[in-house]
Amino acid sequence: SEIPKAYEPQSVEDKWYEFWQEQKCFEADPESPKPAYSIVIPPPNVTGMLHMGHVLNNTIQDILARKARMDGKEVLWLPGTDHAGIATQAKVERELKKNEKLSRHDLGRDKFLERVWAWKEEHGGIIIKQLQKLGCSCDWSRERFTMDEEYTRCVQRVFVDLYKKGLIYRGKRMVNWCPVSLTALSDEEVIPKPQNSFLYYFKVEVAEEPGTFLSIATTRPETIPGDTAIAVNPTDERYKHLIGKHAIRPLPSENQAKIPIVADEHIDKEFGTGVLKVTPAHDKADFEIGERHDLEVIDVLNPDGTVNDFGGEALKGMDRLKARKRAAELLDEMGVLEKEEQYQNNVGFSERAGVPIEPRLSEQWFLKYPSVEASHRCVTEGRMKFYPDRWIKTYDHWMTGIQDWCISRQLWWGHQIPVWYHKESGEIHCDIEPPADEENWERDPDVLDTWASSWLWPFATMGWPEETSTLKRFYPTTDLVTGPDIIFFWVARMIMAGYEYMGDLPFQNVYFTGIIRDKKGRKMSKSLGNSPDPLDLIAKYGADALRFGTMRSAPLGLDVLFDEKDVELGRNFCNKLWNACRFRQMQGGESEGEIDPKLLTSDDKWILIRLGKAIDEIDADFAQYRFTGVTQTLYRFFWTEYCDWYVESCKSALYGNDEKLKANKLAVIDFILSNAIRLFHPFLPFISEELWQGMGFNGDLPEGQGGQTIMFANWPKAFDEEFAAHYGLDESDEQVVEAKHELVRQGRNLRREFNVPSNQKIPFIFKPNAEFPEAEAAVLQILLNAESLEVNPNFASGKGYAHIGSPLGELYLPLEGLIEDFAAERSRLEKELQKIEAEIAKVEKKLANKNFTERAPKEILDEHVQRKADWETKLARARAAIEALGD
RNA sequence: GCGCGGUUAGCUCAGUGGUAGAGCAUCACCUUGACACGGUGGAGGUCACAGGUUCAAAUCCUGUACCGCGCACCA
Repeated sequence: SEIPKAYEPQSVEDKWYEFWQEQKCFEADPESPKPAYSIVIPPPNVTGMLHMGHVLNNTIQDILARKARMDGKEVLWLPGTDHAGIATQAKVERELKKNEKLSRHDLGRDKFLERVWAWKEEHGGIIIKQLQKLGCSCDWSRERFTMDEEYTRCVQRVFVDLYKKGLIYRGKRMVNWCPVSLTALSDEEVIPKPQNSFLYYFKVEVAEEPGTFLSIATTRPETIPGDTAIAVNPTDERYKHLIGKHAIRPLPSENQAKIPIVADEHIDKEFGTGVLKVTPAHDKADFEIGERHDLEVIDVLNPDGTVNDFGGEALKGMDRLKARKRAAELLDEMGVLEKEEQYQNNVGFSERAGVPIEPRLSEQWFLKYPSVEASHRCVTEGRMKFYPDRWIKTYDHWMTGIQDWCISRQLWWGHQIPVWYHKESGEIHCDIEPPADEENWERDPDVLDTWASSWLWPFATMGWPEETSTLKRFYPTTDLVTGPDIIFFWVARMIMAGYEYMGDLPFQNVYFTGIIRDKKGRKMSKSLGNSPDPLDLIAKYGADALRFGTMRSAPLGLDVLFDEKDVELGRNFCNKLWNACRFRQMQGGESEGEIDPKLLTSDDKWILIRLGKAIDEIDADFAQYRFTGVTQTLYRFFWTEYCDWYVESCKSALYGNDEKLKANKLAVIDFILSNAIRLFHPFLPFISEELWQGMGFNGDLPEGQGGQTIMFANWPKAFDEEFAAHYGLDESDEQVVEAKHELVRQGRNLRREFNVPSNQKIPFIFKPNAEFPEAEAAVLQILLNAESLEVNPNFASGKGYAHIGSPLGELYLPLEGLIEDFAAERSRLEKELQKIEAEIAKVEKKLANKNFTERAPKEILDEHVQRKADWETKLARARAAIEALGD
């Protein structure tokens, strides 16, 4: 045979991907009469590399897209990349520093942006190529980038619109400041982490009462120079009398100002000493206290986190962490440091730079979210579906307490804010176009948060604001597949933008994937080195294997513990599929076409029924996005039911002389394979196409299904009554074959128990309960690997036979020459006897329960009665077997 | 403090009221005319714990423990 024994994905995958692209199989036609199905890709960072999270996410999308095509939908899977402001800028800055020892300021804004664009040109295509390797069937002719010219205009248009609606405003407020990236961040970009730090207790003297001291606990002594008040709870009896008086601030030592002691409800009497130092410039809560009491704001830090002049001579220029230690030392030297204790608190870290953020007062642009009500309700009221639905609660919670969004970033890479300030009057010009006398104006240097562009993704990629045919046809999109970690960053904001600008929700269903972890449950990260490179895995096992293995271990809504073993399983499965088809090819003969219902054996009927049930299960699981369920069904149906049972049962006919029967078997096999391969296609696009073409299924099939590529082949139909009637299928066929399987299993078990090697052919005798066709006997013989199978309805067992029973009849194994140790055999059978007796006792107990027999449904009752009868039959046989053993 | 998950075979996980399942790992036998990336058979679970509902609970209810996550607080 020229077909290789093992499937070699490397020689197959690229070939078909090119074929699909040449045939324009991925391109969506808005003019098509088919019903529409659409997904927009969560755009990966333009300079990113494919990781396991992408594999999971995009495999799911590809499965949905391919399934929809086979369901006869016109599919648009719209791809693209995100400019990823901070991440990309930081990457280029790092390279610049490493290679040329330059900062972005050395280059200047324009030159630096040129460098970023060059970087984007060089690296931007990598992740796209990687997605193609994975088999993603995106419409690449529509690929978008969040900083394309048209996209940029959309972003600006939205900014201007929201500004004019009064929803975007500029203000000096407390923001999260990243002292490394030197930009403001949104609340969502701040990750709280528990930190081991110190709680410093120091005392301040009350100005009006020399000798009276207040003890204060703080984790940040370096901000003492920025303290402009001391606050206590108004109901705190310990300090009530001091309210309205003043305290002497110890730092900076050259400026020990008198600061007021104020009363504020915010202070927790139980915490520390119940006295709070108020630093309005460096803490959000303190800032609010400051507003309530009209306090001065003294910022003691530079943007990069070092102490400025206000911090005093002793601390000036130091980094905030160094200054913290030094400030404590200064307090100690002054004799006012009472104690320091170990303390664990949560500190907000910059998601990107990984350093503690600094709450900082600064002038920023803010957005009051639009269309909040509609966006909130469409999810809680179920118009938009979440899978799994528990994320509704998280969404609901966030939408309820929603805060204005700080959208300006002090970066260069991004959408520069379309606002100009008049150099003389300070007047504001907010428009897509710069003002006519541009030289008299200065443009706002800030850019927008990346998410303030990607929240427009579902419609800005489809040509909005023009009413394009694409937009009309494919918006709202059908499904969104993403991680729950960006439910606020992206999903919620897209919903709001969708309602505000399209008047409708942007997608109908949201599927939230789990997070991919390593097999020890740790998050995958570069620093841990536990993140396998998907491209390596594809090279080693094939993309189909990676897809199948990943999907098989990715349950809906739970994290995925990734193990390379899963990919190995995927590869093994592809190989099984390959060899099953190879076996068919080796039988020769073109597809024999029509199945003749009259020639169907019980096994044929059984596998047809099992196929129908598998399709039913798969359809039901797809409807609920239960992909693991689908993979399990596919695995079970194909490997266990088709390969292990059906194909084996066929061998007697295929190696026999009845040409008609043989041809009919091949017709059944072809039918099953053509259906199975189609069922596999969404998961295993490459091998399924290879086999579809290789087996000749792309021509006209008897059931009238086919096509140039499997991509547009009809999705298999679950069997209906008409089908069952045509082939004469009914439940009893299934039961008979399952009884046969049970008989075979027990027969094989007998072999094993008498230590008959697997390859040794031995004779069996079968005593059927009813008429037993010769063809059935041949199947039984081959499944048992028997030398011969004597069918004898009148067989009278004497001594020297082991036997087992089944509803079909009894199977005897002559023991002559097989048994070495009769005593051991007897004791084995006696043990078996005890087991059976225990089972009978169990069933009897149940049947003796009056409540049970009166109240259980009839079917359940019958089942138990039947079970008892079965066990009793077994008992009788086991006893007879012991008899038969003789002495 | 509030909320959401999870706890089933050595491991990873299916299983939403009716005889506990799969894959991997393991043990035994087998390179038998698709496949050793394979075949056959076996061993291995008081379904975290305690109550409750029910004729019947891994499954429904209440509570507890442990693990993970999110939000709030965080001087």
